[in-house]
Amino acid sequence: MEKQTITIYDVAREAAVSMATVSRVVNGNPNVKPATRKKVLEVIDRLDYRPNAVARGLASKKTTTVGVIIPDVTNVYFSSLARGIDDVASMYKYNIILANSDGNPQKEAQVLNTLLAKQVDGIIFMGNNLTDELRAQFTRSKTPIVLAGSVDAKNEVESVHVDYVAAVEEAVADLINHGNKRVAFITGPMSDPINGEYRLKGYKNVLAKHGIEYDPDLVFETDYSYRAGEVLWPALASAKATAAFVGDDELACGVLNGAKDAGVKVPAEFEIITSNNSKLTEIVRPQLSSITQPLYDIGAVSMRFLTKMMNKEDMSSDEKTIELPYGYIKRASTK
Amino acid sequence: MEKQTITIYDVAREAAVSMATVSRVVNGNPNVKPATRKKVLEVIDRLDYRPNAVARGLASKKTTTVGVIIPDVTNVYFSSLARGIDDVASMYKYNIILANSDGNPQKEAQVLNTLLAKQVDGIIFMGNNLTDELRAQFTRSKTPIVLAGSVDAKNEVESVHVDYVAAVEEAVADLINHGNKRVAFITGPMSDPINGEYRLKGYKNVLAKHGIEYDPDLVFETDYSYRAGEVLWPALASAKATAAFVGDDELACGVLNGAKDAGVKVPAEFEIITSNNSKLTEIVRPQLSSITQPLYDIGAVSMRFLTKMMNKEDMSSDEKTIELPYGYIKRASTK
DNA sequence: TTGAAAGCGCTAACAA
DNA sequence: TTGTTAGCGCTTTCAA
Repeated sequence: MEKQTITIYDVAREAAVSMATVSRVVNGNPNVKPATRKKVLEVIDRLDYRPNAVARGLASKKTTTVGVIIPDVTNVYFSSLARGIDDVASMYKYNIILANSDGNPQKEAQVLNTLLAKQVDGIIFMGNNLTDELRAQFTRSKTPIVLAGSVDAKNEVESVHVDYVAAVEEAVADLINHGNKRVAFITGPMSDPINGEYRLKGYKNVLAKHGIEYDPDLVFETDYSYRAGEVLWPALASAKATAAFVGDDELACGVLNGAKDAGVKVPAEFEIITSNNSKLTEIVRPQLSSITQPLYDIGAVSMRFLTKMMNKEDMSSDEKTIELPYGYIKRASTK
Repeated sequence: MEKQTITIYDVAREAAVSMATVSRVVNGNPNVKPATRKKVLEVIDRLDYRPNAVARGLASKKTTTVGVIIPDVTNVYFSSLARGIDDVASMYKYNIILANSDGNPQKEAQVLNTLLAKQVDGIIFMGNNLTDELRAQFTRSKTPIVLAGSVDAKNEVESVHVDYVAAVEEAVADLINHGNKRVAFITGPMSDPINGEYRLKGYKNVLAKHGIEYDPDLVFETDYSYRAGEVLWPALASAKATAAFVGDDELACGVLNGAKDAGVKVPAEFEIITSNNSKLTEIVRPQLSSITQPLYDIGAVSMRFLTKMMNKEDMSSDEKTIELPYGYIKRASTK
């Protein structure tokens, strides 16, 4: 395959300089006489020369590409993060190799391997559950890694996300202040520490603070899907829930529509607060009140964080985990 | 950065063979005595050797990575395609470098350049409008390229998508058969040939077939956003439209909610058909009738197509453009 | 079946 | 300021 024909050597010959000099002007090395630089640039332009990044990568041991492991691009939560990542990546002249893992530990491990084989300069990992094995692989490899919008329960790997505990506390407190004594807690798999650890803790915290006893019957562990929420109403009704905190927007839309279809008035008879403030929250009626997370920024900050690690910048002032501020937006699904 | 420490040379020494032999077993070359292979494999395992893909790429002139240019990962239409692409890519041992372009010709050209510099084996392009300049760059480069869910108005670049003309014809015919004489045509930028050329043609075709005169006042060119649709109702009302074909789901949700908020009964007083059958169509009420496009498959087929081109497989039986079947699903937004 | 050796296109000392 | 010269880690003839 005769893809790349002209090399740095051709340019050197044409410009009557050494390849070292060509390399210098290509890399913006100041130690080149302006006249020489001009001449070389002219030849580069004429020959339409384009440096071979693979050769460069081999010689310099830097590929200017980072690996991004994502459960599913199709999920807005993650694609928002990914967009933030890509934007600051290209700002710093990096490209991203994106790989879907479906949150499957086996795929994650396998993908990590090929990413390392491709000599990526760094890795951003998104995933619901960081297994011990993967964490071990991460620490073993010398490649810098940052978790975006994901947490490491053992807090060994750097990560950026919001304070899930506090966010849930605020949301549920709001619900309780509206007079709800029985607030349901609806999330995806508890194996994800964001749910099983942080959010649940926040939920229990507020309950305790308001002297309400924790009732496991009000905790609903499902998967992150519209359908799962839609069929939940009967269970919610029999648990006598009058409000719900929901950990995912699609799920929340399902809960909302399921309730509405059953003739329940939202928010008069049932209040809902969701978690990601995606477009969905504004498209359904009533629009959903939601915790807001700066997803794009989480991705962006993760990537920025990674560049620091890759450049071995001074990071003494940085914490291992960066917490970005969450917010709350009241819409029509709460009183 | 001491990322990769052990090389093929270390393995060779440890196994007391030449690096050529190690290379052979790594690459599954059959010309290796089973005993030798076993010995080498054992050393590879013990040393935890992982072939350096960059060096391999330089020597073999193959990187097993393909570039994917996408307007915005955050958009479900494109992320669905991307998911299909990545799945079959990994099936064929390729990785994808994903780059967002925002459909901006300048970014597209720039991204294409860095992709080529990185020696990708192929490129998949998604974009609303293939400029002449970009098409020229595509044809000039020797790298195989296919357009996914996008079209080349001049039909010079290979692509896979559905038959937009026929899809719109079917949708609008349905609306007309319900007695609608004034069907609005609402899409994104007409600069996208999918809208300005194919869909519009389909729209005009059915109108003509049913003896209805084409009225430019019924054509609404907006951008692909919920908000754009939401504010459209007054204009639709004054154009006396009683139904609408919409080219994008978010846009359609906006139109729907805008109409509902104005007290219009859907579908009794106004019918809507949208185009992408994304989750949104099932989340809004009434649920939206929609043309269905096999987005995931379009991505998957594009990638498969690309692998054929990259392997220089015999493609004499393949057309330059592959059309996948579209469908139609009736929901509650039409009579 | 195996090995020797010449690159792949570039960076990075080191000299000059 | 510029050039020479080793590599970077692997694939791939060509011989043996």
